[in-house]
Order: sequence, then C-alpha cells, then structure tokens
Amino acid sequence: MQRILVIDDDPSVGNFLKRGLSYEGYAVEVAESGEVGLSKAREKYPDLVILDVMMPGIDGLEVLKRLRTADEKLPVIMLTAKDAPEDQIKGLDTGADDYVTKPISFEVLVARIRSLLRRHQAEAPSVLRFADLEMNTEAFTVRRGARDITLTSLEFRLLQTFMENPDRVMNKHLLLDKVWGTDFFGDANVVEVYVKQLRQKLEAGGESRLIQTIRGAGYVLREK
Amino acid sequence: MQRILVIDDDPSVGNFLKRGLSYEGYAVEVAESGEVGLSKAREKYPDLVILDVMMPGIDGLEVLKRLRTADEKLPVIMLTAKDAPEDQIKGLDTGADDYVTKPISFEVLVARIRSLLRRHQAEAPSVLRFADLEMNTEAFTVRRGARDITLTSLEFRLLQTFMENPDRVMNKHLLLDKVWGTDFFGDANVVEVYVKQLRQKLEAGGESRLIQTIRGAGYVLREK
DNA sequence: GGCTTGGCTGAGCAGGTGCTGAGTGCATAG
DNA sequence: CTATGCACTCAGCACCTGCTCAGCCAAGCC
Repeated sequence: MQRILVIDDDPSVGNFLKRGLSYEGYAVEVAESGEVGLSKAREKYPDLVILDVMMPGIDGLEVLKRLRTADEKLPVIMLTAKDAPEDQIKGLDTGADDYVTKPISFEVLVARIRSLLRRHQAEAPSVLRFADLEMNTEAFTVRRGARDITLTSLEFRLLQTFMENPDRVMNKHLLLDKVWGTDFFGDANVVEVYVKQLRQKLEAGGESRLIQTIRGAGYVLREK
Repeated sequence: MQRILVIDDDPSVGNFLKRGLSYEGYAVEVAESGEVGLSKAREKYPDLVILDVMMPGIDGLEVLKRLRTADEKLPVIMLTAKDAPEDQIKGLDTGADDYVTKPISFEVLVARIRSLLRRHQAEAPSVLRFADLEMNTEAFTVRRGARDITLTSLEFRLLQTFMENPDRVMNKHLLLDKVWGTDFFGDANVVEVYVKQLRQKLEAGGESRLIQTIRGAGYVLREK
C-alpha cells in the first residue's frame, strides 16, 4: 500500500482528500500545518506528498524546501490557487514535481499521483544494499563483502523480497504470496527449505546470519 | 480473531449476519437496539461495527456520533435502504467509513469488511510506546529503556494488546478473546501465567511494574 | 483472627514449529 | 539420450512454546 501525506491547513480539503484517496487504495495521512507535516514526513516515510502552498506559519514553499533537503527524490504535488500562476512557477523552481490548481478535480489529482508514483518507481535504484550484502536487480548479481554469490531465480526473488523489506518480519504465507504468487497451493515448508538454502549461500564464507527466524511469526532480514 | 458488532433491531438481519460472518471467521456480537449496541461497544471493544440507520429509540446516526466520540478510528459500516441516498450522505458526513444498502449482498458486505479492516490495520502505527516501553510491531522487537527484550509470539501479542489499550482495565476473558481467540476453551489461568512471564521479562532489569492487577476486574497497563 | 476468594508460581508434559537430508519429477543443455 | 540443475515434497528429528495443574500466597470480609 502506497502512503500519501496531505499537508493542508484547511480541514475540509484534508478530509475530502483522505476519504477519496483512501477509497483509491492509498494510505493517507493528513497534517494541518507545515510543522506537523514535516514531522510526519520524517516519521511515516510517505511515498508522495500533497502540499498546499498557502498556509499560515511555515508556508508551502518553505515546507517543500525542507522536504527536499531530507529526500530529494520524494514526489511532491503542490496545491495552488488557479489565479496565482506565479506560485506554480516558484513551486516548480523549488523542486515540486507537479501542481494541481484549486478547486481540485479529483480525477486529475489521482491521475497525477499515479503518474508520479510510476515514474518514481521506474527510477528506483536497481541496487539494493543491506549490511555487507549488495544485490543488483538489473544485472541479477549478488555479493556479500567481496564474495560473489550465485543464486537461482527463486532464491533471488526471495532475497530481493527480504532486501526490499529490511527489518520487517514476514510470515511464511506472506512470503509465499510475494515470491511464489497467490496461486501456489503447496505446503509453506518450501519457504523453510529456500530460506535454508539462501542462508547456506549467504553464510558460505563463515559470515554472520542475516535472515533471522522469529518463531511463530516468520523471518526478518536483520543483523542479529 | 477480529470482532464485529452488529447493531440492528431486526432479529432476522442480526441472525443472518451472525451466522454468515461467524462462518467467515469473525467473532460476532449482535445488539438489538442502539442503547444495547453502545454499551456492548464499550464492553467488548469490537474491531468493526455494522450499524443499521433506521432503528426505534436512538437511531443509527446518533449511535454513530456517540461511537465516534469514544473512538474516532473505529471502522463503521452503515446499513441503509436502497432508496434513501440522503441517509448515506448523512452517514458518511457523520463519520461512517462505508455503507451497504439493503437488501444486503453478503459478498459485497464481506468485501467491504475486509477492505476496511485492512485499511485500519495499515493505519495502525507500527511503533507503540508506553512509559519507557517501546514495541515495534513490524520488526517484532520490544525494548524497555535501553534494554532489548525477547518475547515469544504469544507474549508479544499479549503485550501488544496492553499497549493498544493503555490505562484500560481488561478482564481475563476479554484478554483470552483478543489474544487467544474465541475458540480457546481452556482455563483463564493461562492469562495469569503469561502475565507473570511478561512481568518477569519486563522487570528483569529491576524496573517498575507496568502491568497492574486489579483484583476482581482484570489487568491494566499503567504506571503504578 | 479466621475464612473465602482470587491471583501467583514452579514444575512438567505434549504437541507444534522449524530444520534438515534425501529423494522425485521436470525442463533444459550437451 | 544422458546429464545436470532447479523446484518442490516428504519424513524424521530436536527443541521450544503453550498449556495444565496443584499448591501456595495475599486481599478483603465477617
């Protein structure tokens, strides 16, 4: 589920977007001021931010600047008044990815959101790292420290799932869904078998264990 | 096990939903009036409420309002007549999360329930805090102050239940329902045993007691 | 102070969970 | 046609977790 943070001092806009975007399947967080918005952005790691230009206190452009210093790739959509094109220019200058004019057309907004998220994902780095592990999803290579590791395609997908969700405990059924697909009806024991193989290969040089078992809960990618 | 409270004055609807939703794996409680519904909501802490708009006595919208004052995040689905769209609008305005029109399509209802519960869970913060206790439900980790604490999955679920309901006295049967599930038929003594283990682990560094016993009533997470 | 009730505790048992090595069937390459 | 490697299954084992039980302790009441 993709997370969207809405920063707008007008509660009616906030509620409207929250309801509508939730319905579209996004997890929506609303902040009613620039300050709250910045702190929520730090805590919640949104995938996209919708930001009102006109706000009391820290205004939209200032919020944008600070968001950018923290994460220069985070997609940001600005909300501007229709009759203030200078805001749009300033916004785009400061690093907004797109803007939508008020009154908001919901269809337009959702379309922009989709396109920005798509673009952002396409830019997602093809190299994943965790501890001394490095995986290149384009070249299909894995290294631990200086040692090259050869994985089968299934082992690779499993490890990729772990590296995309570091420190997050995933149970066997979730892993089955993510790696084997929802149409797999065999025993969850396959997961154990493949985790074992992965560990064997990842620890072949005597390195520490990176995939931990949480009994009764699942597995995590974590340094002890 | 997720708990659903159905508030509807028509017993045939209540029975129908109880049977169907139980079959789907939910624990269902039925209340035949707004008053009873409100008191059951207070006692049973349902995860979701299905609420009929048209009821004698306190009507659905009023029940909704009062539910909202107690817990503004509780997912509520309104049941409305097909030819009363104004009810739907009022309902959504008052804070219902969704509505289903009568006659009820069971498939539609179950789908809405699933999606609401999923959304609600996704919104739940993954880091819970109480005093110097910190629990990360995604990473499955618990710390007290600077000390890491290892819990079994059952101990974890029990502590999570406490941390999601701080300062709220919960009796053993409620805890059994929430942590062990309604299909547990053993002795409530297990709760005592696990509370004891939890305390042991939480206080292993000589810290103060956080889970208090309220004789004759249950347990609370509270600082002295 | 004695009695009753509710809660605490330590020990022990059984089933569940995860790990592992071996083995089967299938596809692809040589 | 054979050899190899991959995905998956299976059964046995070891260990841990969850649960029960019986006896003990503490609080509240008369």
